[in-house]
Amino acid sequence: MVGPEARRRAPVMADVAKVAGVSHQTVSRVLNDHPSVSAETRTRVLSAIDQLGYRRNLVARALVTRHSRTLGVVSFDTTLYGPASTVYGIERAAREAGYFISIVSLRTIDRAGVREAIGYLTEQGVDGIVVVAPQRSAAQALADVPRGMPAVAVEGGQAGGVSVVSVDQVEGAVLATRHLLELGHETVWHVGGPADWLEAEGRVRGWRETLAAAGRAVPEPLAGDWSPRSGYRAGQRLTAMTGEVTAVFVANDQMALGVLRAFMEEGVRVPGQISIVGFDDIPESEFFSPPLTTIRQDFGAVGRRSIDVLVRQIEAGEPYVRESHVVPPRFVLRASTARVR
Amino acid sequence: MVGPEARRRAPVMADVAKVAGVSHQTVSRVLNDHPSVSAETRTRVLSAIDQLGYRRNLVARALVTRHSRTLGVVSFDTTLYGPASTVYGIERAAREAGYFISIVSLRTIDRAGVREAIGYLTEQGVDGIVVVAPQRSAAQALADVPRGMPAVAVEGGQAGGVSVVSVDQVEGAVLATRHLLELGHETVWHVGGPADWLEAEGRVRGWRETLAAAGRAVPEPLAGDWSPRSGYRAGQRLTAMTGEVTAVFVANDQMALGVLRAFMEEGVRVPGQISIVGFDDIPESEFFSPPLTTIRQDFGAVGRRSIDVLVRQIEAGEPYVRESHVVPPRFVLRASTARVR
DNA sequence: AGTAGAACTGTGAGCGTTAACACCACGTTG
DNA sequence: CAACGTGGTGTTAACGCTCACAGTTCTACT
Repeated sequence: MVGPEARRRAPVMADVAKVAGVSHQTVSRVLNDHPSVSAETRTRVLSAIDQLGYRRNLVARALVTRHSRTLGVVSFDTTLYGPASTVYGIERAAREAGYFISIVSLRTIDRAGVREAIGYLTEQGVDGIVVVAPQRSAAQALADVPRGMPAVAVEGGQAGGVSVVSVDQVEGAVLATRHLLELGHETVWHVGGPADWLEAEGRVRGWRETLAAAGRAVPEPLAGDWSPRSGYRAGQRLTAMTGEVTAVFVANDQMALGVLRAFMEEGVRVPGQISIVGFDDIPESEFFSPPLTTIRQDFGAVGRRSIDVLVRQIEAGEPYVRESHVVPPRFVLRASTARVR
Repeated sequence: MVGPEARRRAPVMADVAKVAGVSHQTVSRVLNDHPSVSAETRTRVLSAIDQLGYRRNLVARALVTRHSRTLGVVSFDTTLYGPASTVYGIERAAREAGYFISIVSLRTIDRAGVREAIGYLTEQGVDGIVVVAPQRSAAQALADVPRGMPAVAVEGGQAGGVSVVSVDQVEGAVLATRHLLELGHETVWHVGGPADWLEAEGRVRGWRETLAAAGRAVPEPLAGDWSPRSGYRAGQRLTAMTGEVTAVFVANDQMALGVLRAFMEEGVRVPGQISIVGFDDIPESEFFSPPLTTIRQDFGAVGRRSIDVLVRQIEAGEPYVRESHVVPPRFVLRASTARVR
């Protein structure tokens, strides 16, 4: 039917039009569900499309409509459970809203890197950008988003005048710390995340404020980098002060695992001698030894919410308002905490 | 300098050309590092670009060149450590090779879903597709990749006639099983992954063949679904047979964690009474109690290799050859295995 | 001196689609 | 019966870029 020579290029609208005996514009109308196409013409076009195996060219469409129906995502280390889950939530929500996702992952998240990523994405013609900006420097880079480009920051600060969606880190830390105090612990130690992460900062703040409000001593927090190994090292330092330490709030579950391991090696019983609360509720936490009491973050909800906000901005046109959404964390009681004797 | 009215739309090449006093074609040449542009013209154009804040429109460029420099990725549950790391590796390698990544994540991975995702990506004009196809059904869907569209399967089978990059699952299982036998265990039990996953299948095969080759009894494998919980349940069933069971090869680290937990609850000592080997080497494994002996998969290498293959296909043009790449797994000795007494 | 070639620059067409408008046939209305 | 709307369709012009080719100027060689 079609010569081997003509088969070369993928069919275009004009080819469909010829086969169906209509103009290319009518084909376009069928494809875009335009009302004024007769039923008979529509079926003729549809069968021509089918016969030719035609697929529309979204690049050409994007050029003329100035909308690519693609959203850009700038992220950092999508190997970690939190970012990975967030991006997953973003992708699902975006596709449900009829958008594609183009991802740029950064190795180091400095302002220049984020700016460059935003530049790439802009050239690529994305309709909006979501920046997963857990670090202070990344959040600042949001100021580099071109004027008129809808954008939303996830887990970021208030920087740049763009909308923000995040989990209430402070509240999570309050939940964790209060729980430990309610169990009768005199004070609570803290193993924190990297200083420049906003999440780490929020967790420190919630912990510190809760302690202060209860009139308790605020010990010097130990520094970690989210990795189990850094938690392990912090745990070793903590065991050196046994007796003194009876409760620890660890800024994420991976570090909590390291702490648990260090305690186990030193024969410190959890929760017998020391109670531990983590943060994130990764799938593994429930099966730690002992199962970890922790604070759950609903990353999926964060991803979905951010797409909600972004799509609303895109579809509203220019004069949008800045929104801030906070997803509440949830306390999850397991077996790593106990009443002090 | 520019009227408020004219500021509306982003500047295009013609605007830059006007400011620099050259033709749009010369601007294009500067942007594409074409050799024959005088140094003086180049700087004039560059400063005009700078002054206007011009960014090229890659959509228009893609329309005429027929290359979007975008690669499509079809994946499944990028929340899991393996897929997440693979996709991360893919993204990094792609960007290094000058390509963008457009991702479609599937919730359920059936042939129709993969086919639809490939369709989307094709319309979007990607230059090539990598399908992370760990399940049999996904691998089959590779047959639906349009003719002429470069594609590569990651962790998939030989289906569809496309190139494949994967970790040698069988070899990993052999390493694990052989290690346990060398420690003097009479036989090795197995907690496997979901039946339709090619990885699960490969691990079962390696385990079974090693046992058979050594002339040992091959126990009925227990079924899991990769989750810690399913490992936990398998662990409970295993404890019911203590005495009989002295060594277990678990198909991934998350399930191994569940097994460990079940054993701990029942007072089964690891590795005192039972030795355990996992698979994957997730970052947590080193800090399990006890630290888990496991098989490391280099997901990053798999991602990079797949982009290598894909980019080579794209840039070679039509008549490419099907390639198969196998990334070797690595045995990681920790403390969950011991010589049988 | 004349011509070839190199270096640089401009012109026009075209990529595949949608937007805007024009057109036609038909029925409905005053 | 003229005027008008309306459903259905075609024509033409963008969208912003690169490609192919056609100049133009200048240097170098015969």
